[in-house]
Amino acid sequence: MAEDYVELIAELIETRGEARPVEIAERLGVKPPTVTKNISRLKTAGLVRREPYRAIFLTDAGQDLAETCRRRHRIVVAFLLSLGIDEETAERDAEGIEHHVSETTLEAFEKALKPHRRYK
Amino acid sequence: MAEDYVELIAELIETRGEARPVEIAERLGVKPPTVTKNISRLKTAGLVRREPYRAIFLTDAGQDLAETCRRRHRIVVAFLLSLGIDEETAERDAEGIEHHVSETTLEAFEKALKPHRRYK
DNA sequence: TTCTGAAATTAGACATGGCTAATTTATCTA
DNA sequence: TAGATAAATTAGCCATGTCTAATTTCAGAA
Ligand SMILES: [Mn+2]
Ligand SMILES: [Mn+2]
Ligand SMILES: [Mn+2]
Ligand SMILES: [Mn+2]
Repeated sequence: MAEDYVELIAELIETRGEARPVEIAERLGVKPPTVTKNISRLKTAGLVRREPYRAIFLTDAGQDLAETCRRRHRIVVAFLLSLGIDEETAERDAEGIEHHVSETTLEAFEKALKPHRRYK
Repeated sequence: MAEDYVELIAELIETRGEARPVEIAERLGVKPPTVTKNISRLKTAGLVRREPYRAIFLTDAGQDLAETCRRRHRIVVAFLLSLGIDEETAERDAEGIEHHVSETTLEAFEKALKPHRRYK
């Protein structure tokens, strides 16, 4: 859970300027109260900083985790695309797969990808 | 959850002759009461047939699901191995990845695998 | 500057999947 | 065949993640 949240929060801050619960809820396909509860767990976990009714920020730890997750996400998607899988399926499958890929496997994906040079 | 259980039950029946909670618990790394509870859920779901204190059997639906899962598992592991990943990592990662791989992606894995002909 | 509508939170419920401690059952051995 | 022991179950707890309904807060329009 934490991984998808920090990943999305980082992306929202980058593209929207700020991360708001309502947006997070839409993107993750859950309801706002779920987001509120989960954000408060992320805060307890030291990944997020925020005051009630305000936008959400990542702590340094949160930013590190977000970076790690976004890299994994990028690599997994790129790898699936390189196998000829359509974008929608690649995105959907990657969203689950990314949480189960060890660094070893990730490196193997990167390596298999290198010849193509078609990712970020 | 159901997928890992039926997959394992099928395997135990095949290799051990029967599937027992104590064995399932060991293999899945959980405690026996957890297995009891989950098996009863599988029974409710119509995947498993059994009487208390006896071995566990798969219903037809359970066998179908097990077959589907075992195929996916096989393909994912074979695919990871074909990328040069070591067996232990391949097994571990596949155990998670298998639950997030669409049929489309699975077929892409199979296709990428074909030239090698190194899987069951 | 006040008010109103959207956003956010709180409260409380539910499902899933894990645990320990205590108890029951089945089986194997003496 | 009677116990002892290992397996299984029950009871009850906890954490996670989801929801709906009700309430509170904030910010922009009047
Ligand atoms: Mn994800
Ligand atoms: Mn992702
Ligand atoms: Mn699995
Ligand atoms: Mn498996």
